[in-house]
Amino acid sequence: MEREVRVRFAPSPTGPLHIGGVRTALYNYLFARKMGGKMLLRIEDTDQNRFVPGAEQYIAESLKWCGIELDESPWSETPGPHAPYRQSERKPMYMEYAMQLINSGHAYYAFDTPEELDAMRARLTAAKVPNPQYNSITRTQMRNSLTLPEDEVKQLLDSGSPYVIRLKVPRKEEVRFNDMIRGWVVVHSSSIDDKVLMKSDGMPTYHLANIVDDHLMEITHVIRGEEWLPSAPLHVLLYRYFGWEDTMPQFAHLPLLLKPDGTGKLSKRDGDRLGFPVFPLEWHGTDVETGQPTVSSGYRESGYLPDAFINFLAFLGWNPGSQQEIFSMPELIEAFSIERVSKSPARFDQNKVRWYNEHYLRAKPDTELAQFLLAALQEHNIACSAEKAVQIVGAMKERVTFPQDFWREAQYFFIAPESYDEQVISKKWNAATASALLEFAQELPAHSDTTPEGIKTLLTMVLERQGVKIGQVLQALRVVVTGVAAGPDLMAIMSILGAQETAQRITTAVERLASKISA
RNA sequence: GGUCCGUUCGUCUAGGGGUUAGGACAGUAGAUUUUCAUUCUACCAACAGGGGUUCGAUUCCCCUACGGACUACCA
Repeated sequence: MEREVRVRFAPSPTGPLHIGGVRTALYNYLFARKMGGKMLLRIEDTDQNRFVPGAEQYIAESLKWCGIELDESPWSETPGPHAPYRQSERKPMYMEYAMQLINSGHAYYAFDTPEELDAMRARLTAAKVPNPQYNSITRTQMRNSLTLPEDEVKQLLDSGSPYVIRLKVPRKEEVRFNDMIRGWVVVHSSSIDDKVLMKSDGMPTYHLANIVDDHLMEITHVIRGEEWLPSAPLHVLLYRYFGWEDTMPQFAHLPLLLKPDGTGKLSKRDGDRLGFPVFPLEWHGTDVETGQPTVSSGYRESGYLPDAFINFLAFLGWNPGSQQEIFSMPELIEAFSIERVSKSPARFDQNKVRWYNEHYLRAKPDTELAQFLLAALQEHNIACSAEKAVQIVGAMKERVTFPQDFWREAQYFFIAPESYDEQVISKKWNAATASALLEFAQELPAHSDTTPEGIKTLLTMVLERQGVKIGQVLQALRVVVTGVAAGPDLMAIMSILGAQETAQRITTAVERLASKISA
């Protein structure tokens, strides 16, 4: 019988989730939904030293913002069939499994102190050993249950001496697995070291906990970052020694996300260095060295729409094979397949995310966009009707990238200009223009038709009477009304502003600019 | 150093033994627009190098170069 597809996203709560992690979660989610399976989240918090308060909530909030839904997680209202979903809460069960390996001869106790380990590595390095590690050769010279007499081991254990449990990796054996993205990967066991399975603090390492939990949680596909590829053979060995090979999940190692500049994988530090977010949400942390509070910017706070962010992220390392660029989440699910994930790493493209954002912003109905403007206006204590806000965003939407641009670039709809674009004034302001515009302003309030067309009719009429061409005064009129040289259709602006306000602004400006008239 | 992974326009990528090597973003130019933008059109621009295999290789194989990941009682 076909097993139900079950995938997991397994972050550790050591800080904010960065976009690479979000992409991993996204691909897991798309795959699960596409296959009609389940998506679960497990918190990998086996390293108590690296625990960061707030990180777990951050992960939850990030995924929620992205629209990545979880079928099973530590935050579900109902516990879920494999609860708990935090490894720290599963602690008691790991030792049992480690013992299973000890009993079957695939693992052993090691009593070496950190100093002894360092000394061993130093010795091997000095001897120019190509690959210094705790392995089938070196373990014969270390203090472990393989070299020590049985009664001494027992005595050490009984006396509570600190110890770890290590995997006994075979000396020469080929370990292979078929990666869904990379095909067959073959590694010789001699290059794998005797990894620690249980730490001296009684917690399992990632390697043990990961395999035990994936097995218990009936995970069918492990989709994770490429940084895990080197340890995948070790995991295969673990499945084998536990006798779980027949239900071992299929692996898919995702290509890395690279820094936009230079080389290397994108790291948490790159964000502020490059002036664009690497985190989905803003993060308030502390600098590890100075202890000072730090703020890292997030896509959400920067004005990115979740749909745009997700669409962009999905295309970083995957493509549908068609020429379609715009995909909603349901469309992504429909089109997604692991086979179409590329092998090579992808670099960030800030222009592309912006483009996606502009696209998604323009696709939104004006009534929805108006909410962004209305919210900003409320912050500034400016009253505005919903209808007016809809009109304004309708006029502005073709020229903004972020929702906050509406307020930033449309302030003149609410606040009369205090200054006027210098360049336009010095070029276009003259006596003829001033008198024509003044006449226009005088007649405007009595003009009945204040639609953009109606206003244009009046303006044309006045200008004809004055013998001035429209092209000569329009830029000046725009600056006089808005203060700036760029913006949407001027007739629409004046229409939204209303006849009174427009006329007022023109008269004020004519007075203020009297001295600027060039002869 | 060792092990593993990768390499098509500036970027994200399609393609695949015979193609004018396609698209998108960015860039440039033009058209539209009373401004800026939008929109439209055009242009620019790539198979890392060397060997094989083959009638033919960007595509398959090998080597080199370059890049990256991993190499902890971190995940």
